[in-house]
Amino acid sequence: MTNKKVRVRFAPSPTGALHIGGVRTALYNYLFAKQQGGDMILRIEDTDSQRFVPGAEAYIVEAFEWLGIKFDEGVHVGGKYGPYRQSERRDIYKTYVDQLLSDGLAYMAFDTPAELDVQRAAILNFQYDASTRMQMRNSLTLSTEEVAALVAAGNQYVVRIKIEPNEDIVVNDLIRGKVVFNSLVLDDKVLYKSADQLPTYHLANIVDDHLMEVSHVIRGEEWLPSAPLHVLLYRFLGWEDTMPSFAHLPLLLKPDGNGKLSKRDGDRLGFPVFPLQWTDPKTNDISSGYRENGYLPEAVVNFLALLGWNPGTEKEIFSMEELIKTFSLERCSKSGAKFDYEKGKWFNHQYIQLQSNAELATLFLPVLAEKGVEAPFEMVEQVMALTKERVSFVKELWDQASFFFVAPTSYDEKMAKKRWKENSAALLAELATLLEGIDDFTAARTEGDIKVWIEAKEYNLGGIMTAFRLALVGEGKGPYIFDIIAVIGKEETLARIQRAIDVLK
RNA sequence: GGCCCAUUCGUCUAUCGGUUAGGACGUUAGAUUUUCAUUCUAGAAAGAGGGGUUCGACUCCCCUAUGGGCUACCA
Repeated sequence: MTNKKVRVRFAPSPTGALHIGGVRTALYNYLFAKQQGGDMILRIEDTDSQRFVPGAEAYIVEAFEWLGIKFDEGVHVGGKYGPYRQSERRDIYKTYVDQLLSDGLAYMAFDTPAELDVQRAAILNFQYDASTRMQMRNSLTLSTEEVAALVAAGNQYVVRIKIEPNEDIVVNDLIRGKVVFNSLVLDDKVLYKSADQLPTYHLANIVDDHLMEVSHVIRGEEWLPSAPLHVLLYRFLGWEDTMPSFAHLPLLLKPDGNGKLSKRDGDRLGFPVFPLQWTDPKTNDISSGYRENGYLPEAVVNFLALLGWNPGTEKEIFSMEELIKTFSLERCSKSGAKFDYEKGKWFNHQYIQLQSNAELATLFLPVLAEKGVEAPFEMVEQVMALTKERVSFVKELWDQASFFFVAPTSYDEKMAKKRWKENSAALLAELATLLEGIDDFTAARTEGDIKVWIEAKEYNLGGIMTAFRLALVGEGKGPYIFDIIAVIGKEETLARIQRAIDVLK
């Protein structure tokens, strides 16, 4: 290990919305980099022109902004190692493809996809490698003249890495330790396609990581099988001494059944798998997002951080700063984690409680506006103080708080049957008279006066309060009554009592 | 099929040879409350199986099973 600066990258392919598993990978990269005082790079891997989806890149940038994951370099912020979009680095890759070719470490192959299909159908477990390459149409089997003629005639070709069999290739993984692969099981992977003059992921990835001086490659476990190929590529290019360290993260699995969490699971199981809502530009299908579902970005970050990593203590609530301080690759788990949406809800509940009343009121204002309610900000703040501990999401606040803003127009039948007695109307009328005489309408004052009154008359506290609640709320729920009337005020309180008496008799 | 990775309560996990195997989510029961919710307390709940190594294995090794990933001119 050298003492070179820590530089990590998150390198998504712009093929659609950013998957929540990708978000976690990016988060771990970020936490690691920031802890080490290093840089975080956003590189767009758009080497597959077929799968490019417009808008995906902008979505990725917006998602990280929302989550509070900041990049030091990248497609959206620039930097000294650009361009950060692989489609803009064609010439760079070509240089190294040519180098591998002239060093005899790669070769040109002219087999068409159709011809390869024929081989795959004919030979069980066909693999383009040392055992089969001499039967194929490539620069190893064709003469120099034939190759030149084919190229001159406009035939498309690919460049394949030439892997020698029977060599053990060691991948040192920071999470898993030494993993050994025999080169026999590796195939001569395509590195470059003449058709679009772009490299495949493997070559582009190694060239970019090297040129961008990436020190640590932290990525999903699905890349572990191709890690030996990458090690070989570093070696073939002469860069093995500065090869980055690898860390392969466990995958996020479906909450039910089997397999890794996929884009489709979200709406099938009723929770988002994307940070932000995403509309597919081709089909117009909408996939829900954490942001639109009412999640606080801090909660999503905290939740994701603990899915595959733990601090070794019993602390569960972590700010981004605390995560940066505490995170370590050594404490990442090795096995996949089933995605537990219920726990995610709990995290959001915790973060709602951590918000100030003013912050929550600001978040709640749009919901109020949607319902056509206008209310003074201070009042909304007071309502937040009384209701926030009851909810996990901002939008649930409406269920808990609507009666503060809108008087009940009907009364819950069950509740009325149970709580509205023969004498309720008379008692509430008496209560109204009492309240009318109180000028200082604070909870402390009204509570004191009402309790004195009830005691003096030897009334039943519960009976009166539940009927009172029915009049105020319309059903049997909500915070302390005296807090409610302090917020809605004397006039409104009296109006609601009168209305209940009129309607329920 | 081949290669690789993994395996502790339903779920996320702690344990780095000696513990009553701990915590959290969820769940169950109680308590508190004028209601509902919150909150609080308590409970149920786990080392895949089989061999070793060792005075002693959840922990180390092997085998089996199971789960997962990869096996494209996708990343």
